Formats: sequence, structure tokens, C-alpha cells
Amino acid sequence: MTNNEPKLTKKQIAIIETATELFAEKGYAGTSTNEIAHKASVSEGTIFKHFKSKKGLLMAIVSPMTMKLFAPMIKKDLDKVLDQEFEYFQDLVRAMIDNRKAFIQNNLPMLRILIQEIPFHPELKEQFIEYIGKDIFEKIGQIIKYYQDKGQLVEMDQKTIIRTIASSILSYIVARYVLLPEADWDSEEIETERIVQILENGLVPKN
Amino acid sequence: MTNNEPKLTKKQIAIIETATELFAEKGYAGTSTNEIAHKASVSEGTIFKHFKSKKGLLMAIVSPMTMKLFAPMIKKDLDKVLDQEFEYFQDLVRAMIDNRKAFIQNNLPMLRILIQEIPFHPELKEQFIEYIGKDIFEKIGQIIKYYQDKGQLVEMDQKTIIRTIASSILSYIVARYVLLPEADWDSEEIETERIVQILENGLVPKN
Amino acid sequence: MTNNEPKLTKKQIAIIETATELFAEKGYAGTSTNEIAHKASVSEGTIFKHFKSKKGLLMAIVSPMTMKLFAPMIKKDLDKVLDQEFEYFQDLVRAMIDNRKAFIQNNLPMLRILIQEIPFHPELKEQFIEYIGKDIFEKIGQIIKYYQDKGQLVEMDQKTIIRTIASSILSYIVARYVLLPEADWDSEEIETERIVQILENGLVPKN
Amino acid sequence: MTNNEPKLTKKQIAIIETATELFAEKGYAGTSTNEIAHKASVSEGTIFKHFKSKKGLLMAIVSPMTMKLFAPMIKKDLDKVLDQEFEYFQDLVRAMIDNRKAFIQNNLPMLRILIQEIPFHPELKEQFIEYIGKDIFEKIGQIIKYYQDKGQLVEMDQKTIIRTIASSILSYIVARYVLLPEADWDSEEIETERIVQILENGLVPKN
DNA sequence: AATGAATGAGGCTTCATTCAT
DNA sequence: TATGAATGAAGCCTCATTCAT
Repeated sequence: MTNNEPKLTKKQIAIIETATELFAEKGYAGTSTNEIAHKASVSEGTIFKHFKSKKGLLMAIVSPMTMKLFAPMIKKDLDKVLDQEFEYFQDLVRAMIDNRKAFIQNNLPMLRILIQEIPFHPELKEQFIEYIGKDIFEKIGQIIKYYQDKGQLVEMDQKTIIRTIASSILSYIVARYVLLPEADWDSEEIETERIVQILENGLVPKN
Repeated sequence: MTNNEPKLTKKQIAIIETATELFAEKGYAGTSTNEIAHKASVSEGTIFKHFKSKKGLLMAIVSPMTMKLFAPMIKKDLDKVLDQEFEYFQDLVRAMIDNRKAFIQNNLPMLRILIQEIPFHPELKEQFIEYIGKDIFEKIGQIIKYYQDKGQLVEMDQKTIIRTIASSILSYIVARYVLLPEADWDSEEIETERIVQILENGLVPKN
Repeated sequence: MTNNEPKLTKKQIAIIETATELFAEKGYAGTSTNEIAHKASVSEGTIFKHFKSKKGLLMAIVSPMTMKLFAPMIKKDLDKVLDQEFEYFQDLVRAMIDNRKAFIQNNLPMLRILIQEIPFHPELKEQFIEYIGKDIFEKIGQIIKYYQDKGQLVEMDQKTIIRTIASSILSYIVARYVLLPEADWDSEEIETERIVQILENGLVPKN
Repeated sequence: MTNNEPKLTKKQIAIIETATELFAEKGYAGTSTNEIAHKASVSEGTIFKHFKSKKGLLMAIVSPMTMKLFAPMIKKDLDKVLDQEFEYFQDLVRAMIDNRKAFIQNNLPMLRILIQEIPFHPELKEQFIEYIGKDIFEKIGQIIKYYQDKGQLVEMDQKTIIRTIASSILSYIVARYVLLPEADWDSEEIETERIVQILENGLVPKN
């Protein structure tokens, strides 16, 4: 949908992929451009030719353009979920958890970078918010309205509902896959069901 | 393993305080020992005399010994909440939110360090878990049982309940005070009430 | 040694002109080939195709071949002065000042390069001397003899006289236009007249 | 006369001396900090510890403080000349030429640096002017007035006279020792006498 | 116990130059 | 002929750490 094609060379892609991996693993400040160059089988000079500076590389990784590389995927598979018009809100939540879980597992490195580096690079925050906001928020807003109209969702303001759902899902996923990946967790189905149940009874009005 | 009272000199305290601040603000890898020395009005040599290495300084900051400095305070004010035997579970939650909020605001720097650096320093994770686990978990477990017996809490397993409560409270507080401190939030009372309400209706069994 | 007309392509001219400008402004060592390429709207490869190396480009700029591009102009307008047979030596000096001033102003960049880089590139010195010497010295020698015969010039040896005149004129012009272009100078006419007068009479008053 | 003692360590002095030499020989941009470190038997880190940056080192070399190291010498031996109250102005000029020649030969490197780098570092110009102006100009002004009153100097304005004398002396010395040190020059005495004579009488013979 | 000069390894970045297209 | 991606050597600079005082 974006007109100006990125046209990244093979080396550029190798650099971005390697850097993404390493930044995620060791942090931005803890990764040297030399290491990136080696692992990407590229000369250090090439990195700077393309990305101007180490920070430039970081920004490229999380830049809208790069995100757009993921965006189609993100949108498409989010749409798959959102467009299904589940009979019950709970089924939507269940589907979203699976969907988000898959996405996060696939994009763990970039998300790790975002989470770790946002506090140190104010520019990142803006990109993150813009990206999340623009592409995802609206759609979700519509869905929520749909279930509110159906009487399956409390009439709280949307921001709060989104935050509640998001924080329930994200805090579980982040804890499980980012912060404490080695801890012993119950099976995914059971964890999923718990979240659903809690969200259900908390957000669905009693009559 | 912790020997008797740690007797820190003024310089050592100055170093720890300065380093805590700077690590929190710019990250461990992003802070230089030189900067710490300057801001603490201490020579670089002194830092290494006392803490062996930069990592040693980090470990000292988050070490049980240092944490013990905070521990009495932590425990005491957590106990203040937990020992009150509120009539209703909701009141406990409300009190805990206020309590945690105060603690986090007071100890933001160290928490920031923990959150940021845990992924890069495996040793930290152990210290963190041991510290949090040992001192707090048990107590909370008792409390939960108390309210379960009173019929005010679902009969889920404790781990899940704790995670649910903790993630509700923490994800709100972390988001509000650590990740997005500048965003426009509703007033604290309203936010608190929402969390309480959601937790309440989600966790309290319907009859 | 100079073969027939040098046929420079448009790109080559663009490169030479841009490089001349930049070398003059920032020095040879302070200018990158990349910058030259950009400002000349040419790829870096092209520069090396044509000039072999960065040094080759410098040599091309100050080479006899390039200088010959200016030589006709130089000679012509110097001849204009020298062929006029002024009644008085002072008038010749006055005319030469104006003439040199114009030339220097028009060719400031290349002169700057010569002045700045001669100490670091021995080859340059030879080119410079050969070029200046061959084309100009002889002519001036004749002129001096002419005014000596007329009794308007002391009977010192020519080398000294040339050096005296040249240094008077050049040190003024270099100081005024190269070294301290922003300083506050008197009007050009007044400065010119002072040089003429001092050359004529010296500093000791005759009574 | 300056109160705050510089207190340069041995290494600092070694760095400054080596850098002065190398900058003079190969230019600022043409000299690497690595080379300076090696020749000064010092680690590269030490250079930056003391001088912050390569430019900082350049500024230190030509800074007032460093110049003050030379200033006593400069002033003292200039005073030797200026305080002698020569019977004739010509004798003063003669003495000044010898004196300046000695100074320049002794400080050739620093002067070379100044001459070469001033066009590229505007800050240098200010330091140069301030330094020359403050310490030397006034004194010379007095001397000139002395000889004007004695009727041995034309009644031109002082600035012009100073410039004339300075440019005569400097252009000879710079040409002889800086720009074209290898050329074949007449003996020093003869050259000196010529300058004196020209300054005295000019180029036009009186009959 | 404290200092701060000194270090050398390594970090980020620039550069002249080459080469496949 | 022209391009510009790619290179690797070298440049400037920072850093954690050591050591004589």
C-alpha cells in the first residue's frame, strides 16, 4: 500500500536481520557494530554506508518502513481474526490471544528491542505509538463497539477496555516469552482459558 | 550468607546512589564509570577499589545486601496493608494499589534498572526472584487463602490469582510510571477504581 | 610535453571545478572524495576512473595542463599592463596592483590550494615554480631593465627588485584577501597609494 | 606573570611537542593521533584524556597558555631590541630582522601550524590576533612614535608603518624559511641590508 | 582509603579505492 | 563511460581497569 518501494539490497537485509537479533539479545548499547558486521558477513563500512550511524541502524530496524514490511502480515492476520464476527466475545478474545501469541513469537526480537530501548531513545516511543495507534487501534475500536451493541461488553470507554484486554494478553505473553521464558508455565490452553475467563467475568455485564 | 551489618562509607553510598540514578536513566551499558565518578565526586579509582568492577557495582546495587537496606521499609509498609484484615477483598486491592504505587514511585530508579538489565544479566534474575519470592510471596499466599475461605475469591490456584492481581496492578503502574510517564492518564482514583472493578467482577464468584 | 588540446568532458570539468572549490575551502586533506562526488553530481567511481587517485585529482588541478587553461588569460592581462610603457615606474606599480588584485580575486581558490598544499606536496612546488618562472619572470625582467635605464629604478640586481615588488604587492593582497578577509581595511585606493609611495620613497623622510 | 600555573605533566609536554612538530610537518589534517601517540611514547588514550579531542590538542598548542610558555622569551628578546634606543631607525630595523629571524627559526613549527591552519579554523585567527596584538603591537607603536618625533620616520599612520615593516621582514623570512627553504638565497647579511635600504629609501633613486 | 594519570582494547565512523553491473 | 555498493584500513575517541603516589 505504500508507494515508494524500499528496495533493500541483500546486504542491507542481512544487516538489519543480524542487528535485530543482536540488539534483542544483548541490547543496543551492548552490541558492537563490529559484531553485527561479522555475523552479517559484511564489512563494517557497509553498515555505515547504508545506515549512517549505529543509531540510524536502530531507527531503520524500528522505522515505519521496516515495520511496513511486517505491517501487511500484522494487519492481514489481525483482520483474519477481527473480521470473523465471532458469535461470542470470548471467542474473539481466545482467537486474539492465539493470534498475538503467534505474532509475538515470530517477532520477538524486534519487540524486545522496542521494550528495552524505548526508555533510552525518545524517538522510538513516537514511532511505536504512531505505528501501533494508526494501524491497529481504530479497527479494534470498531470491534469493541460491535460487541458493546450486542450487549456482550460493558459500556466503559473504549480506551479502558482496550487497555484491559491488551494488558491482560500482553502482560501474560511478555512475562511468558520475554521476561521469564524459562519459568515453568502451565500448558498454553489452560493459561489462555484463564485469561478468557477472567476477562469474561470482569467485562461482561451481569443481569 | 549475608554477614552482619554492611557498614558502607559515605563514598560508597555516594557511588551507589549516583550509579543507581545513572543506570536507571541511561542504562547500565550506557553509563560510564567516569561519569559515575564525576557525579559522585569520587575518583574513578575509588569505585574500583570498592566494587572491583563495573559489573560488581551493578550487582552491589541490586544485591540482597543493598536490597536489605530497602527491605525493612518494603516489608513494613506491605505488612501495614496485609495485616489490616479488610472486610472486603476489594478494599485490600485498593490499599495494595496505593501502597505499590507509593513504593514504585520512591524506588523507580532501582526498579528501572532491574527491568532493563535483567534480560542481559542472568545473575540478576535469580537475585530478583529470590528476593521477591522469599519475602513476599508466602505472605500474600496466606492472605489469598483467607479471602478464599471467606468466599470472596474464586477457588483458582494461588499462582494464577497472584499473577492476575500482580499483572493488573503492575502493568498499570509500569505503563503509567515507567514506560509512558508523559501520556495523559485519567486521575489516579478513577484508574484505581477501574482496576478494582475489573478484578472484582472477574475474580469474585457469582452466586 | 604538453600534448595537444586536452578535451575534458563535462563531468571532468565539473569534478575539477568542484574539487578546486572544496580543496580551497577545506584543504586537500580535509576534503573527501565522497563530498566532491556529491557536489559535482558524479559518482565516486567516475572520479577515480578519470583521475586515478585523490592525489591525481589534486595534481590535475594544478597541472600545467589545467593551468594552461588559465595561462592565456593570465598572460594576456599581464601583457596588457607590461606592454603599456608607462611614463613613470610608479604608474606601472599602480597598474600591476590592480591587475594582480583582479587576477587573485578571480583565481582565489586555486591560489589558496597552492599556498596551502605546497608545503606538503613537493611535486607541487616544482610545477608552481616552473609555471610562474617560465611564463612571467622573463618579461618582468625586461620591464625592470627598461625603467632602470630610464633612471627610475635603483641599480640593484633584478631578483631583489622583483622580490621586493612582488612581496610588497603579494603580502598586501594575500593578507587582505586570503588570510584576513574580514578585517577592516582602508579603501583600496588608499592602500594602493601607500604601497606605491613606500616603494617609491621608503620610510625615511627626505628633507 | 600569569597566576594559575599550567602544571603540565611530562607526558603532556611530550604530546604537545610531538604534535607541534608533526602538525607543522604534515599539517593538522594530515597527522593522525595514532602517530602522535607513538612518537611521543604515549598511549592514544592519554592524548584524549588531556586534550579532549584532536582539535583540543591543536588549540592547546596555540593557546594563550602555551604561548605564554614562549611569551616571556618573545617579550624579553623583543624588549632587548626595542629598549636599546638606537641612534638611527635603520639600526633598529636591522636589529629587529636579526631578532625576528632568530625567533622564527626557533619557533618555526608553531608558526607553520598557525600559517597553515588559520584558514581552516576560525578560532585560531582570534587567538593569533589577540596574542600578537596584546603583547607586541603597543610596544612597537611607542617605538615608532619615538622615531617619528626624531624626524627619522615619515608621518604616516602607525598601522600602515607597522604593516609595511612587518610585511617586509615577514615576507622575506616566511619565504626564506617556511615556503622555499631550499632555494638559493644570498647571504643573510646581504639580504638584511637590502631590506633595510629599501625600507629607508624606497626603490626610486634620488638624485 | 583515595587519587587521577596512564593504559590498551575496542567502539563508532570516515575514507580512498575497487569492481561488478 | 558511469555507477554506486562494497570494502578494509585507518581515523578519532571512549571505556573499564590498573598502579604509582
